[in-house]
Amino acid sequence: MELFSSDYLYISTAEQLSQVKTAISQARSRFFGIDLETTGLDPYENQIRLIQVATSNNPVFIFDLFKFQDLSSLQDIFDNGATKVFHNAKFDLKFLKTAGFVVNGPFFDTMLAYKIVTAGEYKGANLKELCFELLGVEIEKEEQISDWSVPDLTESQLEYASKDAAILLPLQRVLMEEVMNNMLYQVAKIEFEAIEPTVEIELNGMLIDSSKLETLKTEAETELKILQSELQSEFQNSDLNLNSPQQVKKALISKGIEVKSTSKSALVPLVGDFPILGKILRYRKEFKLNTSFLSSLPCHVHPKTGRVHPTLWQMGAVTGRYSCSNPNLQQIPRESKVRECFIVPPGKKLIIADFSQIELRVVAELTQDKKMLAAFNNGEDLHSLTASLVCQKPISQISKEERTKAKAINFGLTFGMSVFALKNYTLINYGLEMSWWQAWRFHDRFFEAYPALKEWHQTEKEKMSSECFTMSGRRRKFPEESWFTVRLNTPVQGTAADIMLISLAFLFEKLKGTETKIIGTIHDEILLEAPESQAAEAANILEDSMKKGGETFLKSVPVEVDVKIGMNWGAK
DNA sequence: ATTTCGAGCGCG
DNA sequence: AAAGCGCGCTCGAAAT
Repeated sequence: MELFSSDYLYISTAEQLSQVKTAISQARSRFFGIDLETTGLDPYENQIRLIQVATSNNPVFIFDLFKFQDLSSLQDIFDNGATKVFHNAKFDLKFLKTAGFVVNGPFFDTMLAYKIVTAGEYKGANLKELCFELLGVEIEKEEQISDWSVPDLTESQLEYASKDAAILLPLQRVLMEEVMNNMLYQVAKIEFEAIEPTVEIELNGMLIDSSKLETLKTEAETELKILQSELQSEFQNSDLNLNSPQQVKKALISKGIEVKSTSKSALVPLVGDFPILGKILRYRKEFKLNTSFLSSLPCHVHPKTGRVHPTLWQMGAVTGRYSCSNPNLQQIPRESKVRECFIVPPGKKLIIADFSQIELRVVAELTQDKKMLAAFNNGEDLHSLTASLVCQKPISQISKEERTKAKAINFGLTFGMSVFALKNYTLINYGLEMSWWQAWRFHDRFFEAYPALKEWHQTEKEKMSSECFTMSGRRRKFPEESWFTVRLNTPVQGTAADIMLISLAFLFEKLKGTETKIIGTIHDEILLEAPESQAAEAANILEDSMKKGGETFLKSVPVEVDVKIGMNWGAK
């Protein structure tokens, strides 16, 4: 196995720096491989020790930031038109931005590129594995966790640092070739241009109202204690652990309530006969609320910024969506009492915008179903329309409940949900019972009402291929040719993800130079924090960016965005 | 004692 | 009888 090596030049004096600046400005390299070594993982707590820059036909330049008083003298490194190649650019850009550097794109991220090329194949994307798989080269990572704050770095540390930057150039070449050969250029561009907004969102974070959270937590705990003791006495078992599905199942059976599982979908249909099940469900809801959200959110408040800084993972989901963690803002309960805990500082406003029914619009665009297109173009409410079509009565006579059931149908049946699943889905998500005959009838009438959807399902069912694409050309591979529902869902969810990323890039550009910050994105929603005086203008920019993002792919249906300005995330 | 796994459930 | 897609977090139980 070939061991990768590289020459490097260690720069620690002003004199060396000025010489190297000339070399960099004359580098003519279209690509700069850039890597950092830092004293830790937190840009608000830790420092950059080294900046390594690899160009073609030069040794790797290693800048030791601990040896320079004034870091601004290093800014020139980034002031050029070269494509900046990083592995996980988000990490490095967060540090560079916090340290005051302005890094101009375009960017190429080898980690994201690898994920684009391999989406659906469930492969790790760390640098060592990429080098091995794509270049047949072994790199050592032992020094990665070494102490980067020592006064004088070892030869081995510098050697390691230089290799990590140097390897980015051949890696970029191979990955770019893969991207081009598979027509993944557009999606790569979308992902790379979303890096900066992602960096900004993570650095900005959100402000939370800790005292309000504390109040809610106390309330929840009181409620929880009451429910627990009531349940334990009803089961005549003071040791019963209500969080153990195993124990709960046993306890229920001993009371003559035969259940296969203790999941919500198994319990809800029986609540009418056994009120105790309702109590169990209420206990679980309160417990989840308390442990997953009320108790854990304050733990994520950063000591330096006083805000929570969730981690966003581009392509965290195989469809192209972000995933989010620490904390996962994508799963904060919708109840306004919880969302009201996400606030803005005095003098600021929170702007909330979400795409209206974006996935259904993508479905309409994909299938070109005449009725769907007409409904969207006439500004009709699609859920009411579906209700009217499946219930066979005029929209004006549709009840609230019928509309809600139609909503479930619109989401479920477009993605290949079975009749059984539809019935269950409606129950779990909307608390509405649907009889078998009703579910069947809705299913049949739905596809009669939207013939192009029926055709779409037919085509996808017969298709024999183990990959599918979004409108940006984003590819997802899957192991079975017969993954019908994945084939339906991925282009829809994935195209909506494409649209979100494009919108964020537009938005990021338009907000440059303003005091408005992007502070969150949740699938089809974007959150901004703006000075009060600029809120209205920022809301316009946000709406425009999202519409423009949507219009990249939606040509036959209008893109609609709901925008609200308020003081917290619970604002209606 | 520590890691892994599945159940359950929050969100879009 | 039949169980839409995409995630992350928390717990208890099983596995190591």
